[in-house]
Order: sequence, then C-alpha cells, then structure tokens
Amino acid sequence: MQRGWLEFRFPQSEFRNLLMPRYNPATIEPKWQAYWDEHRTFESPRLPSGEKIYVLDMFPYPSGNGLHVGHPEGYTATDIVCRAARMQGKSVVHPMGFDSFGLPAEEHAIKTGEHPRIQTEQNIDTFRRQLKMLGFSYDWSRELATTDVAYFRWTQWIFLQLFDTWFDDQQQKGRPISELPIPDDVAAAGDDAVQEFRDEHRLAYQSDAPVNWCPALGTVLANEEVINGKSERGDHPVERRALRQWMLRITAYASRLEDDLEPLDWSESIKALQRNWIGRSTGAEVDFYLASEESSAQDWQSARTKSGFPRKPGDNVLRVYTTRPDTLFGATYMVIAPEHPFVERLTTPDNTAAVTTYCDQAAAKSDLDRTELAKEKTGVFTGSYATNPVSGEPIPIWVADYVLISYGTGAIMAVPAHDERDFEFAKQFNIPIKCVIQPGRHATQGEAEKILAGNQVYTEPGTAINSGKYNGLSTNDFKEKITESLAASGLAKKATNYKLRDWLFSRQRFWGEPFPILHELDDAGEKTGRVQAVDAADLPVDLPHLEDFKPHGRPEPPLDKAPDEWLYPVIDGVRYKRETNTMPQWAGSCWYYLRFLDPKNSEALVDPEVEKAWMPIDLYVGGAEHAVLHLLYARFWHKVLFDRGVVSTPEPFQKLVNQGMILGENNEKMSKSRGNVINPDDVVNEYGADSLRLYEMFMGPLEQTKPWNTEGVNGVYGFLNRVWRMILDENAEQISINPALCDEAPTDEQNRILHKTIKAVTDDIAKMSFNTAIARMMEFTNFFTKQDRRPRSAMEQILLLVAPFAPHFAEELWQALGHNESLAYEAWPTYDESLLVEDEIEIPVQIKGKVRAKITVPADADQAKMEELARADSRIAELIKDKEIIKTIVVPGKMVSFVVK
RNA sequence: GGCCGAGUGGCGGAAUUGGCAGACGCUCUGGACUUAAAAUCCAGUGGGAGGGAACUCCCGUGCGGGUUCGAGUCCCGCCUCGGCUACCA
Repeated sequence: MQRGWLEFRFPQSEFRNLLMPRYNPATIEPKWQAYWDEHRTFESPRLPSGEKIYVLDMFPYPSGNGLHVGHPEGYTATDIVCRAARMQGKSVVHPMGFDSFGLPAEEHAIKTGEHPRIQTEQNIDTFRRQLKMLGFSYDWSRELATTDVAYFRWTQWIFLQLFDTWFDDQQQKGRPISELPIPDDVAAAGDDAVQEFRDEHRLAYQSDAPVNWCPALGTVLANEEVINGKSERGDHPVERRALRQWMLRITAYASRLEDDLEPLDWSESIKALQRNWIGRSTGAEVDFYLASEESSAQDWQSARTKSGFPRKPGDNVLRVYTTRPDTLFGATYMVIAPEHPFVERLTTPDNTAAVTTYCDQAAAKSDLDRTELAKEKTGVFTGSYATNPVSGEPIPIWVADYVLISYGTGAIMAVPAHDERDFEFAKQFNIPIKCVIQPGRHATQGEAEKILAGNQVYTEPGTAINSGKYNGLSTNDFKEKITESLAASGLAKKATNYKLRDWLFSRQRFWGEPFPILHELDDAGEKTGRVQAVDAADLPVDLPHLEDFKPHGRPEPPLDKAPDEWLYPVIDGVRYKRETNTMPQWAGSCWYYLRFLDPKNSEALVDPEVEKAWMPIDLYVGGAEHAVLHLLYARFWHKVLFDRGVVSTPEPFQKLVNQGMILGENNEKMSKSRGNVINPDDVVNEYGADSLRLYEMFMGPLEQTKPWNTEGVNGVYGFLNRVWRMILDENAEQISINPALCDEAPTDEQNRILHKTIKAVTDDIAKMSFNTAIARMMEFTNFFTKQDRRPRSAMEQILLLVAPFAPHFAEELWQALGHNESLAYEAWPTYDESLLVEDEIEIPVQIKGKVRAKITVPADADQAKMEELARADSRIAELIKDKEIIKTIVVPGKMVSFVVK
C-alpha cells in the first residue's frame, strides 16, 4: 500500500499534516475532522433562516461491540442529503445521540457490581469516536443520551402528561383529566370513587399483566430473554405470573394512528406494516340471549326493542363481535375464551369437571403453545345454549382457546361454513356446518358443490341463501341491512376493533427511567390504592444508589432494594412508596427528536418557538426493524403532546426511509457466530472513511438488502485515487497541480459532460439514488482523465459534487486548488439545460421491432427527416428493398421503426 | 396460512412516459511500464454460430401465456428466494 511507502519516505516530515502528493486518508481525515470541530462548521442556529430541513438518523443503542457497518449506511445517506442541502442554502439541523438504556449494561452490572452508567458511558465514548471518525456532519453540540438525568427528567415529564390525560372519544382527542366529566352516581359515591373513575380513564393506568418470572434466577425476564419457555441464561423454567404494571392507552389513538398514515411520505410497505399491526376491523357486536327459566327469548327481545342496545351487556346475554353479521343464520355454535367471566355460570354440573380441567390447562399454556404449536383445535362443551337472535334456534356454547379473551368481547358466534378456524373446529367436534352463502366467482363449480354440502369452507363474498328474508342479498348489502335491522331491535350495534393492544409500559429493571409516581401508604405501611404523581417541579426522579445489582429473588422490581430515604418519601405528613417499576427502552426514543431542537432547555422539553420552526422532521432514516413499534410508539406520544399543546404538528416524521440490511460477504446475515462481521474501524484503517462512505452508497439502492464485498471498497478507493490524480500531480515531491489543469473555458463537449453530471448528481441526491450519482461522477472522471486540457472550473465543480459523499477528500483537494475556507457552504453547482443538448444523436432503426441499424441524425430532426435518413442507410435500404412497408413509427429523438410484410 | 418485497452476465447493480438490455464498479484475460512484484495505464469481458478479424445472424432480464410495430418495464397464471406476522372472529 502506498501509504506505507510515504511514511517511510518522510517519517518526520514537517509536511506531514500539509498536503501530500499521494492520496492518504490517514492524514487528511483527522485533519478535516479537527478543522470542522474547531470551526464549529456544522452547528446549526437556534432557529432556521430561509428554507429549513430537519434530517434525523435513528440514534443507536451504544452496545459494547461498537459501530456495525449497518450504522454508517443510513448515516452516510443522511449526511449526503445534509451536506448537499447546506450547499444549496438551506438551514439544516442534523443531530446525533444515544439510546443508552438497555439490558446489556444492566446484565454487566449484575455480574460485576459496577454501576451500569459507567459501562454505558464508555460505550458512548466509543460510538462517538467512531461516528466522528466517519466524518458525519452532525451538530455535536446537540448530543444527548436517554440516560442523561437532564434528559429523562423530561421523559418523566411526558409520562406525567400521559397520566394527566384522558381520551375524549367524541372529540377524538386527549384532554386534561380535570376536564373528564364525572357521572352523577360516581360523584355521589365520594372522592375515592371520583379518583378511581379518573384513574380508570387516564392514558397511563395500572393493570395486572403477566411477567416472565424465573424462580431459579430470582428475577423477572424480558421477552427476549425467554427462549422456548426457558431462560436464555441457564435454561431454567420460566413461569407466567400476574404483576401490577403500568399500561399506556395507545388503543385510544388507534384510529388516528391509522388515519394519519395516509398523507405521510413513507413507503407503502411500511404503512401497510403499521396498518396491519393496528389491525382495524369493522363489524358488529351482537347479543345472544342466554336461555333461562324466568323469561322467554321473545319477551327479552321485545324488551330490547324498547330499551335499545345497552353499553354493557347484562348477565342474561352473551355479547359477541363479528365482522360477518351476514353469516348469522349459519352460526351453529358459539365459543367463549377460557378466561371469559361467564365460563363458570354457563357450565352445567355434568360438564364442570371437563371445563375446569380444560381452562386450567389453557391457563398453564404459554402463548406459544396456544398458537404456534397448536396443530389441532381443542375445546369443551359447557352444556349451555344461547338463542340465535334471527332464527330463534338454540346454539350450543363451547369453551375453546382459539378464542382470545383480549380481542373483541372474548366470545364469538361460530360459522363453520364461512370461517376457516370455525370449520376446522366443527370438523374436529362433529358440529353441523350450515352453508348460508352461494359462492360467487371465487369458487369453481366443483368447489361450489362441496361448499353447499358443508364439505368445504368459503370465506369470500357471495349471495345469501338459507337466511330467511335476506336470501338473495349480496354479502355487502346483507351486512348493512342486518346490522341496521338488529340495531333497530336493540340486539346489535356497529363496532370497530383493533388488533393493537394497550402498551405494557413497565419493566422490572434497574436501568431505566423511574416512574414519577408515588403510592400512598396507610399507617400500617400498606398501599391505600391512591396514586399520586410527583410534582413536575420536583423532577427528575433520579435512580437511587444500590449496593449491588443482584436480583433480590422476588418478582418485584430491583428498585425495591433501594434505600428507605429514596423509597419512602414523606410529603405533607403522608408517607408514600415510590413506584419501583422502570420504563421500557422505548420511552427515551419516543421523543428524542424534540429534545435535539433545544437540548439544554431547563424550563421546557422544547421551546415552542423552536419546535414550531423546525418540526416536522423532513427526513428520518433507519432500519426496518423499527418500522412498527418504535415508530408507532413515537407517533402515539407525539399525538398526545399535540393534543396537550406541547407540539404543533400531528405527525413527527414527514418522510421516512428504511435502509436495507447489509449482509456478510457470504450473503448471510452478519453475526459473530457466522464469523462474517465487517468492522468499520478496520475498513477505515485500510481505506479511509471516505472510501467506506462511498462504498456503502455505491453498493446498491439504499433500501435494498445487499451483501458486503471488500473488493468493492477497493474499487471506490481506486475512484478517489483517479480523481486525486486527475487534479494533482502525484509524481511531484510536493503538492502540485496536475499540469493538465488549465484556466481555459471548457470545450462544448467538456461542458456537456460537466453539466450532465451536475444535473444527474443533483437529481439523484434528491431521489436518494446515491449509487447512480456515484456512477455519474465516475463517468465524469473517466472522461476528463483522458482530456489533456482540464479546465480548473470543471475540476472545482466536480469536487463540490463529490464533497457530500467523500467530504474529507473533497476539502483537501479544494484547499489544494487554492481555497482557504471549507467548501461546506460553497454554492452547489448549477447546470445549464442548453449546454446538455447534443448536435447529433445516434438512434436505432428497427425492422419488425428488431434493431437492424444505428444511424446518426441531427438532434432536432423532424419525423420526415428521420425517416428519410433511416431509409438512406445502406443496410436498411437493403433490407426493405423488396418489402412492403405497412407502417412506419418515428419517435422524435428516439428511434425509427419499419413494419414490413 | 396472511401481508410486503425481490428474481437482469462470474458478482454488486443500471435502464425517463413501453423505445439501442447489461451504464458504473468488481472479478477475470491479454498487453504496456518494471530486474521482479505491487500500483498505474491501454484493450477485452452475457451465451452461441458463420474456420480467426471487422462484420453479420440467432438466443438472452425466474417460468408459461397475452397486449404491442416494439415488453426487464403493462396484463393474466405460476415458480423460487427474502423480510415481517401469525387462530384478532
């Protein structure tokens, strides 16, 4: 490698840090990084002037392994966009920080007793060094880490907002809890009842939820620490245990989270992923009367017609949710989830044993067993019947774990003829299958026969049969008519459901944000059930000092080990216990983009003036692994903050781009175990940061998954060397300009190449098509390297185009050409459309669609002229000599085509 | 099973509204320079045929059909691979 040679040649040269005849990234990269730091080149102002652009990278979790080659991919892309935008005169804010809470640091702390903050900060130092080494134009004065106390003070503040907000369904908006209307009966029941009513409506509320309790390790595990029901460490059994936890009512925002996706500039596939996750479905809730001795189904129905559909079903009905009310006549059984509150009541004495056993088994099963591993449907009959509201027929009620308590009403009407799961279940238990839809064009004749006979399931729309007065209706009309009719009789109501569940927001961990919540204690030291928010003025609630981080052997969070002075504050004579759960890692990343705008503000999480000026984010780039959760959670918080007047936009991320994964050289995912991990440090040592950046952009489209190839790095390194030699004379002992450079005006051809390149690179950067932009610059270089006279102006222009991609390299050459200042804010080259036009162009001539000749025509030739020149070509003339020309197609500037017989 | 994405030379990939398939780079081959190597520079590089050459022809963008003067691109039906998701009624 020539760098070794150079250092050998001038080991103590005083020119070491000045220009070198040969391209040596090892000296020029640190030089320009220091220059940018010193001159604060990339610090952005508090407020933008002129057009603003906020470009954000998904900040990394600072793992102990350091930067991965996947990180610089997205980071280089945004850096190019930012550097070009600055040169185009835009106000750019481009910050970086660290998502630094996380399990590995806590595990390290448990092992060593060292505070997780120590290792976290070491890791951050490594990441910062590596990011700086790659020459990204971040405004480092805005750096933050989610573990900074001054940062998580505001994470806690946002939690207080969530705690203080209820969702007004009517207005579809989060409002202060003080504005929650209190029903008269609740108000009459006293202060405790009012408080309880409020607590039930807050966006942050408490609920019992299962955790992964591992008795052998004496600790609660995160889902990712549990593999196949065993602990990842030690392979010990893990059990599910209910624990009081904090939930966030994201489901209240489900509808807005879905609706507001539409106008965003995100890929349709990511939008689809989010929509899928939210999982909106529309249908109806229908009440089935439960047979009893006191009154007949008719009496009940006429009572319902008067009273209407009640908000909460009584004990005498089973409420189900269905998206297919049109199949009501085909319901041959019903299913309730094993956890359904009616299980006991509906089980007749002779079925008690079987039902109890079944429910106990279901409770013991993990989610995995209940879904993935369950190859066959299971269930038991309760012995009870409900009444079909349209036919009046009795329908048997079963308990089965394929119905989930957490979705809809936890009970379904089963229509085996038109639902795959119900069909499977009915087959298993010999339950009648009644076809109520005449299959439409989705089924063949043969299939239709089987469907009508109940031997095949049909889930597509069709025409109603066996459905009384509804016969003949199309599925869609039927749905509407029957819902209306049942609603009029008080038997049903239109309903919408979401797959999205409320967000389980607490973790039984030390290394996370403490909740700013106090539990009131009575004289005996027991919790009264009253919960109090820490006053915003008293934030932050810092983590307590712990002697060690070892598990204490109980399912309660590790903060239960905290010293009393932290754990039991006394306020106004009342003793409290602090909340000891901590927030999940998602919390800090939900709003970091806001703090970047005003990272030092101690009065507010962001100054409204600043927020208004910079938001929303114009470009957000990161991995697709965060396409669902992070983006959904952040959007949810943002909407709450919007409703509460903290931010001015309903959506935070206007444009989103997901970079593709970089695979190892063997086309497999990079991993230590596969031994195919590429370390960015090594690449920088060998080729320099500019080559790494350039290569990652040249590999292929940003969003595509693509394999690493070290030879390719060598390829772009060669390109940089060619540009270097195009401009400098590397054979000289001292810096000197390549003798081919001149101060003449470019020739027409040179100008055409230059302006074509400027146009292509400008357009490609706007499209984030970086690989083709680089190809165009390579073509420029291939052309100009062959030119004996290279106008200096053209050389300067190409450097400005190269600068966003290989910034250190471009700065160095820019300086060599006699400029004293950084090119970071030099005006971006512009192109002249008129110079792109060529006088003559080569076009194909086709006969019967096949290219038979290429001719050169004036660029502005009209159709007649083009045809004339095509016919004049000797080869074409030969081929069409004896033929009859049926048709001639001439596309000006493109081609001529003859259709002959 | 469902949703999404992708199949183009030895490899990564290019290709405006349908208009010269394979830009650019890597690899490989040959040549120049060198004592030699590296580096650099020059030439070639989808497959096949016409004995080599210019030249000409045929085939070729996962497979099978279709629309069109003309299809990598549009339509219909499949196959393979990758990602996400998983009994959501």
